[in-house]
Amino acid sequence: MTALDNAALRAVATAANGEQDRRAEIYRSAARIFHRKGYHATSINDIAAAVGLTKAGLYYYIKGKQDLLFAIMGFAMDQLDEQVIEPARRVQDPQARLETIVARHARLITQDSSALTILVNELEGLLPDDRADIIGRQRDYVDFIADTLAALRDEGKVVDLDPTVGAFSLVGMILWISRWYRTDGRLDGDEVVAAVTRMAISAVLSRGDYTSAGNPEETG
Amino acid sequence: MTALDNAALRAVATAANGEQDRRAEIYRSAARIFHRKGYHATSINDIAAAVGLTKAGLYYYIKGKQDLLFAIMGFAMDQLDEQVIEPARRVQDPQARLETIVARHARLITQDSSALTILVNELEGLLPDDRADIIGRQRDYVDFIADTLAALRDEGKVVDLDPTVGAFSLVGMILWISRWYRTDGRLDGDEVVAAVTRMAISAVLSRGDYTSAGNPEETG
DNA sequence: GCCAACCTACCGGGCGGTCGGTAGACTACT
DNA sequence: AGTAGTCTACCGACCGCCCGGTAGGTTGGC
Repeated sequence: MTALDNAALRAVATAANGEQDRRAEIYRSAARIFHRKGYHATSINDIAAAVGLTKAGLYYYIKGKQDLLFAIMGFAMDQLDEQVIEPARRVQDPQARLETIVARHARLITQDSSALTILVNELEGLLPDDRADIIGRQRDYVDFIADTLAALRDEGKVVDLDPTVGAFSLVGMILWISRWYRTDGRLDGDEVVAAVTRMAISAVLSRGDYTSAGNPEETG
Repeated sequence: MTALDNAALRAVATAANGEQDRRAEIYRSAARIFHRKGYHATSINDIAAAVGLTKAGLYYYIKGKQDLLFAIMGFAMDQLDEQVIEPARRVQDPQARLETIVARHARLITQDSSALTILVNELEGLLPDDRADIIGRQRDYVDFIADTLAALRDEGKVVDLDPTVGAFSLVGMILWISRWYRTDGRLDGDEVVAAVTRMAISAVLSRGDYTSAGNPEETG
């Protein structure tokens, strides 16, 4: 549960350690509550109460509700960059790179999905400039996956798959984990990560013997 | 854009046709605005203005904001039942049934994603009883897909895939379409539906020659 | 004259955010 | 040692605004 410590460390490189801890706790709590209730349904009072402050006291640490949201999403994006994209960039083989992307992204979500889920669900709560910033970084991520799929296609391992559609579909599969995965569920985090990774790879690799089993095009 | 006509038809089986049309327009507008801005960020005034009424005038047609949301989600669930689940139930072969489910659900989303997207994104805006109702129906849908995957496994077409994880992953892939598909984009709706359906089937069918290309388990 | 289909005006309340304070730890100077 | 000053870390009270919702009309077609 120390997921947001780095965010605060990055946000404030000035003051003493006590303030660091307090601010980190605020970001962490806010992420958890935004995740559970949604950004607009969460009041500043909710967050203040969760960290044992009054609303006015909370404002000593934060600039406003929207800044809080932007900081959380920026942290999530940083996490994605550092834990998923950068490690994957160092993997040359396209299939292994794709496995790295999916497995690492999925693992982040099973570990702590709050910030990463807010990142995709609360975009419209941001100011236009902030939103453009986050959307740009998200697009870079999807492009990175699409490029990897294109490389797989150039290797002949993939036929008839649009890289962009493929990238979006894999991302959808991964992000959805945060909606159904429960820490206390039947499968543990590693099992879920392995299962989803296997599905993702299987989804993009070509099967020579694939044929449709029926015609789903008939309309009702 | 007549997606919500049936909702109003079902909701009010009483009055004249003029009222029907007006109410249908309200539900349709509300769905579109909830979809674009989110439920909590949408005010009753926004909806009233969109249909050319004042707030008080709107209340002649609706009972309240939460009822509006529940009606929209109920309509989306009805759509899913009628356009996806019922047709798929009549398909015996498991692979063909899965193709039917994915293709039909994906097509609904490419045609009009408003209500179906609200259905999954705004659950916490509902009253507890309403939420339990919707969640139950959603669970039935996932179970239906999981049962189909289990049948595929019994046929030997699928190995090593947990039906529940598989069902959730496919649903995630499908629902995510509403986030990236644009009517005026590079691919048209049918192409997107075909591409996603092919990926979905490929994701769950076993490949005898599948091996991991690398080890994504190394941690950073 | 009646009723469906609206409107204007208003209500209580909660929201994000701010203001003016202040307890207490710590420092500086005598 | 005493005390005046300073700064961090808060709090109670308040602001203006907008929200969902309502009361009590008004109007136009039958």
